[in-house]
Amino acid sequence: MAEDRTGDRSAYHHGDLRQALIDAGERELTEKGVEGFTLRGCAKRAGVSHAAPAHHFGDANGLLTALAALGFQRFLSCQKARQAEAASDPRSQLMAAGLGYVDFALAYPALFRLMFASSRADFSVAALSEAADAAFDYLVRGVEAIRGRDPYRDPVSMLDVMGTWGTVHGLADLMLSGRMKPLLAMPKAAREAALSEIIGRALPERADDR
Amino acid sequence: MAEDRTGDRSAYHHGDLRQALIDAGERELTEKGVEGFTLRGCAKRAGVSHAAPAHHFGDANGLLTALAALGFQRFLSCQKARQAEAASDPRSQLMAAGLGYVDFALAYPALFRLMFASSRADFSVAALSEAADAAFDYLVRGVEAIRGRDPYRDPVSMLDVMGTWGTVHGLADLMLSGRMKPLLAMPKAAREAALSEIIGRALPERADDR
DNA sequence: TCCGTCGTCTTGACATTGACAAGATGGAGG
DNA sequence: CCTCCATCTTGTCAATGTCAAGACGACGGA
Repeated sequence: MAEDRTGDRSAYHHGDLRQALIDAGERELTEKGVEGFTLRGCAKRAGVSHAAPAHHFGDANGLLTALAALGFQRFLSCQKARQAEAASDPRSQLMAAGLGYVDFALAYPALFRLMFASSRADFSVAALSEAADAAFDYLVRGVEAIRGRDPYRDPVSMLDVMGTWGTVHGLADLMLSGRMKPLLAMPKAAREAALSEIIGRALPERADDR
Repeated sequence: MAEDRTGDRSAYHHGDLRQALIDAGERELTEKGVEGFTLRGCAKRAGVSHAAPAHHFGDANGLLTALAALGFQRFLSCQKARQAEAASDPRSQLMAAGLGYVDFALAYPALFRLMFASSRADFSVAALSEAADAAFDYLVRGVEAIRGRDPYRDPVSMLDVMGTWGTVHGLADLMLSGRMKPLLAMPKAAREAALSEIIGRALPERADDR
């Protein structure tokens, strides 16, 4: 193992080809989308031979799986970034997470598609399943903070999780597809207000007072 | 033009290769998904040479575009099938359409992905854009029936359209992905009740009484 | 009835891609 | 200094999408 060294090691023994391929892979993904993604394109971007990626990721889906795992981490960051600017009450926090969810989808559409609508990322790989589970858990805890009950133990609260997730995910997915033109055409402030209004209907209220 | 004739015309001049390729394409799509779809595979299923499809659909995306258009028609059929079994009041009808939306996604997952999460279907083709617009229109009219206002002219009602669509779409998409395990694990009746509960929160109420 | 036209379908070819095998390179540890 | 072996390269093959050229045969006109 060559440890992490950033300098270009010229020619053989790149130094940190794994990370370089992930960076190249994300550019490839951003520019060509999941469906236009090629392993050889990534290798070219990283300046290595076409077969080099195999030694680090096995096959093309292996690299995509690593990218999806990275995506889930960034996904959570987007949610937390919104929450940092929001009021601290549980409901405002969950609402902010929802807006962050949409932020992520619009900022990284190809990554979003890879994570939620592709069969190429392999969720049986621990790094990915754990990242995805962490994102789900974060939502569950957000609902728990409002409901006061652990959704894993309280089926009614788990339905709130499903409802919140479904609503936010659907809005994000359709906006990313260019559908939802009325929403996309709005200026930012109005769009956020509209999203908040819609998401708010899906969020649970305080305790059991629904 | 050979008109429509169903008998096998043996060898050259298939008779209705276009339709045969659409049927073959749907099988290919069902078995391999959008990402595993190959034009040559479709040709083989239809019993013609690998280049035959080009004369009817141009390229691979052309066939996928035709399949997506067909998908949107079936999509509407699924919604109407549910509505035929539901109460006739506008709210029950829109709710039923939502359940039909989910039915479609679960029954034809590859088609759903092609229609909503792929860049391979070309929405600039009239046959597809019209089919997609018809499906959107159907939703708009469903909301209109509840609100009493034309969402195309009333922005507030259009937000109801977005909310309803987003919620139903998100639930369908996530269930199709195998996420939403708590929902998927439920027996059918309970699942439908849960879906109805969630969708109900997104649907508009009678007139302006929100 | 015969023949030419044109849409339909086939064969053949080529570039691209994913994947595999075998070999070259050079850092690390003995 | 020398060997090991992970890393990376080159070479190759099958599969695929697409294009070009030609074979086929239904149709309409003479």
